[in-house]
Amino acid sequence: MNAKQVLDLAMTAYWHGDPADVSVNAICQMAGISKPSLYREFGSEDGLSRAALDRYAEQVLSEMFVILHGGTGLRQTLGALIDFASDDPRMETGCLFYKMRAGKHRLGPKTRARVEEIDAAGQSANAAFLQAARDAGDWPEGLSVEAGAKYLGEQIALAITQRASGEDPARIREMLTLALSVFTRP
Amino acid sequence: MNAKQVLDLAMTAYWHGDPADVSVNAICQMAGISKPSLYREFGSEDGLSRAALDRYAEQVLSEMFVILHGGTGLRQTLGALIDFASDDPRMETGCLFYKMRAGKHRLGPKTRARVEEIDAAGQSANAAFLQAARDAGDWPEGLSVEAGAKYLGEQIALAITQRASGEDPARIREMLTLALSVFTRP
DNA sequence: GACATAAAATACCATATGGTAACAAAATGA
DNA sequence: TCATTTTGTTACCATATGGTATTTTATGTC
Repeated sequence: MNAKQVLDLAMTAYWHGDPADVSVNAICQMAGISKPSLYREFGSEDGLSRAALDRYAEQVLSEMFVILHGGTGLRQTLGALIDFASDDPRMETGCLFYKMRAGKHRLGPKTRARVEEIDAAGQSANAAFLQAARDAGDWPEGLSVEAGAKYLGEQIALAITQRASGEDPARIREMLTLALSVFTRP
Repeated sequence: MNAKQVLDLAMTAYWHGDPADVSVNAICQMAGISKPSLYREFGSEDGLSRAALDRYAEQVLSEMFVILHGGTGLRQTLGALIDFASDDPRMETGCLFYKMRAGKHRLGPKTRARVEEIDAAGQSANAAFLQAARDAGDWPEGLSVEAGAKYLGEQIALAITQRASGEDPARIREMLTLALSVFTRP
């Protein structure tokens, strides 16, 4: 089993379960490699989890950025985000990034730094998206773009986190649609 | 230090930090008692955390139920909930119940059962409150009471969880107000 | 004071964690 | 072919966890 396979396995393990509950030992066992092998490849648990997060970001998180940068208008982009969060099968077990962010204090310094970077990037992407909508005149009164960006991000995080806890996707969609309806008020 | 003092200390420790990161050893050390003493009083870690949650429920969570059962109308009750979640100093370090619910899988069976009981009770209280508003004619079209109840609960949980992560209360209030504005649409 | 009894503390157990030193095997260079 | 470097494994370390058997300390009773 080569390094990338191990990384994929670790990413999936962190992603499917709770990152804090997946030990280095367990990953070695699953991968069928020894601990020193893993440590020579990734340096530390922090290094491994950071690498797993990086891989996750470029492999699945990127899709969310694509949606946001699509530039297909407020309603359409919000709809795509709702679809992704509520029904994309990849989000069935939640999102590794949100899981790590929720348990930030348990992460090593490198992984935590990456989480914060991604968080900031997500917020910027949200803000850019909403700013474009505002520039197009499609915006409710009395709401700052920054607050809206954070709100949008948190609502999506909430929806995906609920997916991980087995909530009914239809119900999640209903709630997320309700939450995001504030952007498209008549 | 008597049993109730120990329980208060444990509750506060669980509440202030992350329940999963507070060990039995740490509680004994803080309380200045020995481990067997604690085990004689509470049986197990599960027993202790359940007792702490019970105490928390009757001591602070009850306040939320009081607000919900106030019967002071939709807007006013929502305002009180927003005040409580955004600005009550007791919620500055988050809510023990929400913290435990977020890490449900780490809890012992008794504590987990209590968490689920409280969760169900909260949802019922939300539903009863919203049903009353609906009966009073104050209700947006096309939204079921059940979905609204769950939505309301999740939004408050989100707001209080953000308090725990040090978010600016004014920003939290802004977002929670935005989220709950769906109930009072013109 | 002597003795039985309840309470508390010390010291321990099994287990799991992240991490590493010592060592064997295989590939790689000359 | 031999030396060297890389790769991997076994076996271990220090630490922390939840939980307990055993011993000490206090307490009440005769």
